Amino acid sequence: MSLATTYSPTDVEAKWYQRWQEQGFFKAKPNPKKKPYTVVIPPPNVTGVLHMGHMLNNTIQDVLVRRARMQGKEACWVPGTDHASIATEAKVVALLKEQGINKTDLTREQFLSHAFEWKDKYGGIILEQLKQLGASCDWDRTRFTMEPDLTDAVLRVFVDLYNKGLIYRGVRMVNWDPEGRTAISDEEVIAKDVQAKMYYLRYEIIEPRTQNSEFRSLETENAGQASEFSVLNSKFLTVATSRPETIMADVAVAVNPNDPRYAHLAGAQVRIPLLGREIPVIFDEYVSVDFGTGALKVTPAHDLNDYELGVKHNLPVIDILADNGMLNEKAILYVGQDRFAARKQIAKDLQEAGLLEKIEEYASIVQTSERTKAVIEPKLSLQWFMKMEQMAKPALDVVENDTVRLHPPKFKNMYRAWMENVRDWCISRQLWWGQQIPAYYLPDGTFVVALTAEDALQQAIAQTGNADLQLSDLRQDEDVLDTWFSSWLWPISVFDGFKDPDNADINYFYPTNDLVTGPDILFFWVARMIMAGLEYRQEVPFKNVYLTGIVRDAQGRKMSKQLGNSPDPLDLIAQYGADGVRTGMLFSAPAGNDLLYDVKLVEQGRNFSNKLWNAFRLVKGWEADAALPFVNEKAVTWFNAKLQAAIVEMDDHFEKFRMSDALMTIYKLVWDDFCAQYLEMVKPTYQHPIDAETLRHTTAYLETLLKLLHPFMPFITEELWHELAERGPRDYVTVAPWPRATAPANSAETLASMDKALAIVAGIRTVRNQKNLGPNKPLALVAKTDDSQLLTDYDGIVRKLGSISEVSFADAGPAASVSFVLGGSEFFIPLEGHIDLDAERARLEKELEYAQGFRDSVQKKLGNEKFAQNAKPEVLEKERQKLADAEAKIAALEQALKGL
RNA sequence: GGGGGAUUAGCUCAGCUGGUUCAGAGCAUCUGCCUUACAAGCAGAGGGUCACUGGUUCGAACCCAGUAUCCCCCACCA
Repeated sequence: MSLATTYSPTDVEAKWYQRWQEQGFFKAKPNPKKKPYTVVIPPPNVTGVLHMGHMLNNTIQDVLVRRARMQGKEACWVPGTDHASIATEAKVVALLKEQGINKTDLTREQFLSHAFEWKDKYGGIILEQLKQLGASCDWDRTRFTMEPDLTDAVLRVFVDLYNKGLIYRGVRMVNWDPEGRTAISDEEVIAKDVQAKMYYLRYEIIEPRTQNSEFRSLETENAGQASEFSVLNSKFLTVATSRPETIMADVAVAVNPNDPRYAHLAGAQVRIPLLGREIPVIFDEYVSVDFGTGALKVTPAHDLNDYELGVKHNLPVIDILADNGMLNEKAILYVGQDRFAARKQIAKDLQEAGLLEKIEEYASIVQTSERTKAVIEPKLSLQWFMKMEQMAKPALDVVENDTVRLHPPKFKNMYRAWMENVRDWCISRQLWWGQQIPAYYLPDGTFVVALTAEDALQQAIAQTGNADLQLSDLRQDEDVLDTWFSSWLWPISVFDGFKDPDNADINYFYPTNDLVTGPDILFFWVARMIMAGLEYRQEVPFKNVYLTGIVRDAQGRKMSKQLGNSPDPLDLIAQYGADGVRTGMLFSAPAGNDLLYDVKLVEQGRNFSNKLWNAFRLVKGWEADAALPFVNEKAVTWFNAKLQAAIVEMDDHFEKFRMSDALMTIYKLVWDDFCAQYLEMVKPTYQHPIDAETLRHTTAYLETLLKLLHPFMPFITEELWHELAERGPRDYVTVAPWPRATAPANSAETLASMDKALAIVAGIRTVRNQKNLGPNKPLALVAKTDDSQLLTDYDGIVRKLGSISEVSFADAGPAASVSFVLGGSEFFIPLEGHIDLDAERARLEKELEYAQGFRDSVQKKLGNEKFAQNAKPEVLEKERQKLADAEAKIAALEQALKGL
């Protein structure tokens, strides 16, 4: 035989992927005779490269899609990429900077042409990488969230929601990313724990109502300076803040009206330290008496609560921060300095001016940008928002009532909490890479919203009554829309469901079936897709959401470039084969659980490929001889029973989205039952032919196993499918029918009997191990049993697997023999010269003792009257059976001991 | 601060409605084997107070309460 002893995947994988494409197996089109099965890919960033998270996610999708295809469904997996506005724009800006070009020096058009250049160069690399993984996407359907058709969808939806009153423009406190210089949504903000400092600043009191007040601020920690402070404290109001650089934007100091320490300050003014501006002391219940000093500086431009306080008390807003996080001219002091530099400097200056009472360490949180990692500044700004409440309600209902099922279901809680507290979505971004907002401003300052500039002009004319308005009089909004404002339409827009809502594709493929994604974008994306689906199709976008975990390293750390603990997926594929990597990832990845990646997993996957390869090699090498009788009926019947049970089990696992368990089922069936047991049972002696009937069954079994494995290991199964037999031009395992479980007659008996026979074999092998006899030394077996039929039926198997040369029955074992007990039967292996009687006796006594203890406990249980009264009849019956078995075993063991 | 989840073998995890699937799986470990498909392998073995403390029950890994530890999500006390 010329086949190599190890499987080498590289050439095989390239070959089959190409042939699948040539055959068009992944192409899907509406077919009324078949049920659709649709998955839309979570579109990766267009300029991204494949990482381990993608590998896991896309492997799962491919397993689902390939199985559905084999089940005869019209399987449609739509691939594509996301323009990822803020991330991509940041990349392009950085790249241009390297070339000495500043974004600010470019026009919008110039910048976009650079961006598209970048996109054309790197865009879609990730899709090519997915092919190496084996992803069976319909590549003809590849979409890009910023391509014309999808942009059209975005604009239509924007206009529609605006007309429905669900989109509005307004001044609100938003999350400002000074790095990306754009507003971002609440969901894009990550809270981070930090060790910050609390600065206690002295605001000079200008008009205290009573002169000789006895109020004191908080005790100072520094006793040595206490006397000095007590004087000062009578003239100053101490305010605690973590952001001293914002004092230039202060418009008041607030205290609680019920705080006796500050009651006398009614009507007072205080002076902002260093700056000197006078601001009022205001009273509001909002202020906590027991936090800080009980006095709060009010800075409406740079804090949401302060903003609300400001509105309530009719205070002005002074915004001292520029878009890039530097202090602007309104700050008067520290203009042009970054806010963090200014903070250091002002602390120093305050200290020198004697206006800084103390600095305390303070555990706090800062809000950071998910994309740029920059510290977020709350900023009052004019943005576009989408009202969420109205859409959230039905989107919550469909998850609550399981129209959309989350796997695992624990995510339902998370989903509910978010949907019940959803806030309006800030959808405008001060970027260029994205869909420009279709709002057009008129010379009079009003605006219209329309799909095209021409429509806008018509509207503007109608609105103003000014027929002389020209296109050039309109100015389109500079901002673009949040990336998620295109992604949320993905399951509809990829089938052109907005432009052409009644087309054949959308009618057939929508709603999709399963969505596979990470829980980190449950709100960003999944929830919003559900909203869009219900709003625009009156139907959920998918029925199941499979939430993967995060891929971590073996120590449980997140994979990151800094740590260098993330393997290159393509290297892994080259080294272990795509099949090995796919199975490796799935071995240990229950839904919702993080995957602790270890190279051992992909090794195990590769080893499994190799095991399968060698099983094939063995079968392929057999020569059939039609003249030989069929001697393997027991083995054949047994394996069929195993196989059918495994199919049922796999289907059940798939039904419940337990992918790892489904894989483990077929893994054990192949490795343990097929290779370790079945093939060993039927294997002919070396260079001897096999009977035709056995070969026929074995080949058929192997084919079925290849089908069951194919979703997990598409490449090797296709290779072996074609190696195993001559195939017709369209006969590929990729499109072979998924095996349907049948229920073989007497399956339970078949399995139970073989278990008993294999237990005898295991007993023999244990003796071989204990006595250090090789695996092939022929031994005799003597049985003392009431069930001689079993041994007669399975005679061939016991002889073959146990290397037993003769089997006989007797009432007592030969003197010099080793024995073992199974159930009520005793088995002896005569072994002259290998017997240590004392050791044998000790071993049997130990076993006897255990059996007696077991019997006693069962007896006790059965003797308990309450148990007898309350337990279900079948439970009682089982207990009685346990007792009988134990007693039989005890009797056999006692016999064995006597015989020694 | 609010909410959710977890804790079972060295590791990663199953264990559905309380009782033979009840203490499991894979990997790892140990022992012996290069036995003509496979050493990327074969045969066998060991390993757990089911986090802790109580309770309910004839019976608890499973139900209840409390404790501890860990993880996740949400959150505007300066």
